[in-house]
Amino acid sequence: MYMELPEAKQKFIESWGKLGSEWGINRTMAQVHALLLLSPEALTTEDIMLELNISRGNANMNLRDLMDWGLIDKQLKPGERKEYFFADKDTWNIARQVAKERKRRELDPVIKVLNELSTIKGDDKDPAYKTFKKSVSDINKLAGNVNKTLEMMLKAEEGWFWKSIFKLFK
Amino acid sequence: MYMELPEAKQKFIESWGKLGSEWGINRTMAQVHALLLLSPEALTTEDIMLELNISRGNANMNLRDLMDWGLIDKQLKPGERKEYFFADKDTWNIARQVAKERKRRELDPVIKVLNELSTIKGDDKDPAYKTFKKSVSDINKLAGNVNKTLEMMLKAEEGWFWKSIFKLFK
DNA sequence: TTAAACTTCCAATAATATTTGAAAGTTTAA
DNA sequence: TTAAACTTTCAAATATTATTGGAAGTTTAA
Repeated sequence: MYMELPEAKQKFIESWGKLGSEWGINRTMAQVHALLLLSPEALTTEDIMLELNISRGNANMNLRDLMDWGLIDKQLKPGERKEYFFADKDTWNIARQVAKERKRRELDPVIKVLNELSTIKGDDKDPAYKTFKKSVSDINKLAGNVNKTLEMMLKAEEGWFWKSIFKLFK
Repeated sequence: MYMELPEAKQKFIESWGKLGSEWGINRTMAQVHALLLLSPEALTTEDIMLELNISRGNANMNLRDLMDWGLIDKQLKPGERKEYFFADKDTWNIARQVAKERKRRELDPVIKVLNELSTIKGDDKDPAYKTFKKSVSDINKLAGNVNKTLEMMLKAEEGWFWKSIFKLFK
């Protein structure tokens, strides 16, 4: 299969956007990220609007979100007012940042609820209660383990064990 | 904080649904799953419609999807026509099934595209080409590693190394 | 200061995803 | 067979989420 660079770029941006949306991340946000990942130099809001055919408001909003996620940064060029945006291109950092944000926004609140639900009292002879308790406690345990692992991964390069595991991925 | 079982159930179902939707899984599907996780006996479509206040069509569709995902099964009681649904309550199986489905539906197609994009030829002096190539190849590498790990996890209990890692999570 | 050059906000609009409900389809006991 | 008891389908309605574009807000060079 033969493909030119612009077509290939297009395809990458499209795929990244699709993957993002399947994982609960705004499609356009993922596309802006993809565009910046492929760009050798930092781009202005204008550039991004043009390349992706989106409005100024939309571009701005998604750039802001990407900065909140820690996936891109802005650069100021001396003598210019415009802001130039560029992406961190280290895949391991990208994975870490995404894991960090999602943990904070999604896993942490769920763990809080699960802990609350673990305290419910009831009649141990009631099957509904027994099943409830068992399911909540099992899921709580799994969530707790996932959480611990993520924390270790985020605290990063500490400890020979996880360090050596994670190195395999980079 | 004091809570009765029915309220706690409600809260669990709500949280599970929210988590699902944040991860690109239909909210109602996650809620049906939650309901079945908490239920000691298998439930009929009717039960589920009533408990979650959803239509017959919706209940049916999500039950079918959950079966496709391998998260629930149906049971036929002798002498009855109705179908009774119940969830696999082993958290490790749940995690495995979800990982399996998402890998198949999302990761595999992305890897295919990335491999295609890796073959693009261009001028090594062109910065746009160099950045494209580097980003695609880095992401390809990460995706490949994630893929390998998932495959190992799905092939399951083989090999002392991963077996011992995974046991920590169960 | 001021005004040009930008960025951000936000209400209206558009696009997407989910849900409903009734009709069509299927299965089985008699 | 038939008809009652179910399940499945799908077009229309609803709900949710994303996008636009213009107005308001900021910043900075002069």
